[in-house]
Amino acid sequence: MNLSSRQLRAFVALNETRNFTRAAEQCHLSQPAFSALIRSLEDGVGTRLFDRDTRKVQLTTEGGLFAEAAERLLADMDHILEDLTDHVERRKGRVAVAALPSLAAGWLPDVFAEFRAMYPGIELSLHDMLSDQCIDMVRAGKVDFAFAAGGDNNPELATEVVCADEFHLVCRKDHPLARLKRIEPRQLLNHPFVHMGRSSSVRQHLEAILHPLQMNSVLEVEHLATVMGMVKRGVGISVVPALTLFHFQHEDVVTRPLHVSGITRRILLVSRADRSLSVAAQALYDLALARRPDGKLPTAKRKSRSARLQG
Amino acid sequence: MNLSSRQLRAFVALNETRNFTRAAEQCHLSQPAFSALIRSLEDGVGTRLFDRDTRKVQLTTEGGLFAEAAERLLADMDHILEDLTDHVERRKGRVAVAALPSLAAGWLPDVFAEFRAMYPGIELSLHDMLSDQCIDMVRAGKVDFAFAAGGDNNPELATEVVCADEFHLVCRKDHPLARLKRIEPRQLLNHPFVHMGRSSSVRQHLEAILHPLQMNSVLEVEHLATVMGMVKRGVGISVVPALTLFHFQHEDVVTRPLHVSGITRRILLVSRADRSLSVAAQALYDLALARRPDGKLPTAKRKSRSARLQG
DNA sequence: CACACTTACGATATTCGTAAGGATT
DNA sequence: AATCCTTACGAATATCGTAAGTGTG
Repeated sequence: MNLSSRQLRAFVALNETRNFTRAAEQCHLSQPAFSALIRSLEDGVGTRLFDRDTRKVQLTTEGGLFAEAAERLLADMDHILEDLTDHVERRKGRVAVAALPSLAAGWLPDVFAEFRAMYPGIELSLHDMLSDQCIDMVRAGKVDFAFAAGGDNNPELATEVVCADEFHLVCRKDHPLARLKRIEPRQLLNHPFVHMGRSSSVRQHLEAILHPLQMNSVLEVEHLATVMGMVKRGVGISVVPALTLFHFQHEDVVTRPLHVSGITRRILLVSRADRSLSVAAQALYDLALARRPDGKLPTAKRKSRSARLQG
Repeated sequence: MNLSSRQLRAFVALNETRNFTRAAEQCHLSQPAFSALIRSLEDGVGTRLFDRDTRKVQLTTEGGLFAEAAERLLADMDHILEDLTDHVERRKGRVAVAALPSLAAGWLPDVFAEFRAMYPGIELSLHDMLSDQCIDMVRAGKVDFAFAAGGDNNPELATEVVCADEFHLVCRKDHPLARLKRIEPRQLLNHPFVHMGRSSSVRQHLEAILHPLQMNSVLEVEHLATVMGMVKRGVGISVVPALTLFHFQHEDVVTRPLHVSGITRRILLVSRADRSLSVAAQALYDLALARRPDGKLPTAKRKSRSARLQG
């Protein structure tokens, strides 16, 4: 048989009021329609649940059995629906993301802060790690999506370009290159250079630009903060993406756009192609896109997660 | 919102099979109708519960939340409906009745035995007590109905005549009255007489017959078995209703119909007028009527419980 | 005769199955 | 080409509210 929550609600209302007219109002139904609803329930279970005449409405023996159970059932149902609605309306939930360390430290805090203010009930989890690890987290389902610098050539993954992160020279303000407004890669030759480790996405993108050139490498470090320390002290110069420039805000250090034709580090939102994002994750995803850094053109997309969700 | 058990069943079926076509069969629906049912559920809760394309069907994050709850809810619902159905189909239940001691010992055992054989899952409870106490038990709701010898003048109660219980003389076979086939009340005069206590319904009905006569009372006892003992030993004679004659089956004792115009002890089924009987109680009620002793005419009814239940 | 539940009935909504459509392998 | 979900659509069914009916105090 079919048992609907409307029937349960009608039953409970009638059991509380013991009056068809008032119970009908409570259910936003005309009294005859309510009467029919109770009758349909009784037909469904195969027995009268209420004894009724014009003067009195009361449970039958079988109605009494049903009453306890029905109230529990209805409370359960309401609880479940309420919990689900809380998720749908973003009062509850959990989003796990992975992000490149530079994004995690520089741009994401703004996004996360705004997100937390909008949806204080949603738990956030951030894994700051290198791009390849970020993508592995997505593929393994450990995170809902990732901010990475690649992954757009894997059919398992859906990607969307967040921004094009262009490269900048960083050096001391008294360095000869600091006088130039715009700088070309070959001008970096012979100046002592501080590199990031080869596993970092910054370094990997730099190779595409600087590989043909004979660099004067003096040091290779793991963290951008260390690069900053070295540059500030005049150990060397370096080249970093725009989104990491917040590390280099200091009076002794200047930054200059690097004039490179077409080669940029593209920041991507990477998620699994085979499953939709949770409501909470989608909200963070959309907010991140809405607050994308002003890194120029979004260029060509593969599968837009936002577009897909419209379907 | 409205949430039906059909939607829950569809959800669970789809989650188990992960295939619309097979889940639709399982729900006895065409596949498009099943699809619409899932969609109506998703519309109701306000979010997609399954990610699906032509190749794969799997839960969304929100669907996963719903799945655990839905299975519990459905199991609960099935359990409740099954329990109720067990009662409706008389596999479970409980009936409490009150009955006059004479009926409880003589006729009811047959009815109860047959009832237990038909409905072994239904618990029975029998209170053997005097007629007025039986009726009080009905009014107090302590029993479902009673077999009594009165109560047909109370508007709270619905009564139905089971049988007319006619009076018989009991005496030793060597008693002078034993030779007669039929006996009139005045012939009892002067023979030593063993009475039941004044609170018994047998005695109360006898008063109506014998009050004008000067009886030769030698003894007043509480129980019919004691009356039997006294009669068998020749202490006296007595007059008892037909339904109690099983007490007097002995080679030394004879029973003779008493010729009384119109005065009988009517045995009534007494129940509350304001509420229906439980399915189980109704079954016993109906069986009792079907197996009524052959005590002549059912005479005039007030409210027939059987008739009322048709409504 | 006033109150409260039921029945009657026409209008509106839902739900169904068949058939066609679209996407994926 | 085969599989599988969705859309389209006319038919059957269910549900609604208004209005009339019934029974009780």
